Amino acid sequence: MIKTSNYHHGDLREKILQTAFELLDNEGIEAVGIRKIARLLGVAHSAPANHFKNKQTLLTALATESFRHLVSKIENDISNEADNLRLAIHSFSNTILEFGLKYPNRYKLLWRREYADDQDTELGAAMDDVYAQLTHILGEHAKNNQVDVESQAIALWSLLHGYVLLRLDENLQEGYDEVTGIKRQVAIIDVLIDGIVA
Amino acid sequence: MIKTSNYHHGDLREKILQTAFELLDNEGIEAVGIRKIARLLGVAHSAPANHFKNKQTLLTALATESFRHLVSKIENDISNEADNLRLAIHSFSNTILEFGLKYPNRYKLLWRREYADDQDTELGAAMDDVYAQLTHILGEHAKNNQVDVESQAIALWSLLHGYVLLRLDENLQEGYDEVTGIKRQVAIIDVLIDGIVA
DNA sequence: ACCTGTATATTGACACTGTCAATTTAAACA
DNA sequence: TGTTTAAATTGACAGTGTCAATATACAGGT
Repeated sequence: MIKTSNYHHGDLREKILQTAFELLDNEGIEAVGIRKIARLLGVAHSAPANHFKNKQTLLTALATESFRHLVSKIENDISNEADNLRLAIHSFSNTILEFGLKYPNRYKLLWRREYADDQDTELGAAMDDVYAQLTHILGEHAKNNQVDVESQAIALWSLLHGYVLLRLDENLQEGYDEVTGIKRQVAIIDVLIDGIVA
Repeated sequence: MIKTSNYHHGDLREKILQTAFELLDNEGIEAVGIRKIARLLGVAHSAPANHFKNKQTLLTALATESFRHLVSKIENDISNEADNLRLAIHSFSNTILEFGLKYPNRYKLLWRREYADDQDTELGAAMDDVYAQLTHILGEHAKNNQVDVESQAIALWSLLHGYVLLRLDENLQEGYDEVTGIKRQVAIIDVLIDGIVA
């Protein structure tokens, strides 16, 4: 089908999201701009306004979709190791690390409240799903032990989040544990697990 | 002394930094703007250009000063607990946490390379000082044990960095360990220490 | 086929932003 | 006193997000 006019573009909303993701991945959060996207799509500077009320709405859509992507990855990867605590923690951690290192700017967008609308219920629900997975994993193990699972969950979450962001902001480089020879990103999780299963 | 004219303001550079810190602390990194600062100081929109080549230069100055502030806090606080590993780790951690929670936007600025100029040597040196303190603390202890101190250092650093950022971005709230009753931010460090001293 | 309502795209304006170039002013120095 | 130099001013340019008014095209009912 040949496009005869730009009016009623048809799938402009989808094209906007696609271009926005490309800008986000290739040039960073700040590079995602309404007018720039419109220009790239050969459409008037105000055309996107029909589909996204403002910039925040657009970024919220990007964040929500990214969260859902991440949650489904976690759910898939964990399914095989659900019965072994150590393996389950490593699986969860691996999924987060892989996602963060593969999509640096999506990962940053996920957790920076200044960009997305934190009142958005869909976004909030997708965020909660990540944390729910985490407490579920740890909860299975700690039923008998007299420990607060929340502290362990927050410790692991903080460790992963911090490591990913330090890597993404290039405050830290890829590396290997000098003694065991395993990847640093795995080694630091082992340090924490020793504290959990001890 | 009464100011007779705005030409050769005298301490404009200092005033700019001061106003920039106020904007940073009260309204966030994005709120720090050349023209806005000039307007607040009652000076022409291009006056700051004589003292800071561009916005990045200004933000780099803010980051460098903040780093030095943090480093000196760490050095002061650690001096009393240098001989006990557990206490030393808690002291270091406490300093980072306190700084981050007290100056959220300064903390964010410190680690986000997209704002400050990461080629700046003064900034780089101040950053390295933080990490040097950390490895020094852990290095004292691990001399005998067959472990890679770097992995422990990065684990602790990641944990602290992640926790602070989760708190600052309001992805996490202040809380207490349900079992021990101590502050969550202390409890998660204990989880990790159990893995280190085990 | 025709009118009408609605969704969508366009144009134009407004107030911002950072950065640059040309100019003016004041102080410092010889 | 005259000249150089540092520091502030003005003006312009290309961008940005957002809003209001307008134009276009499609869908549904008559």
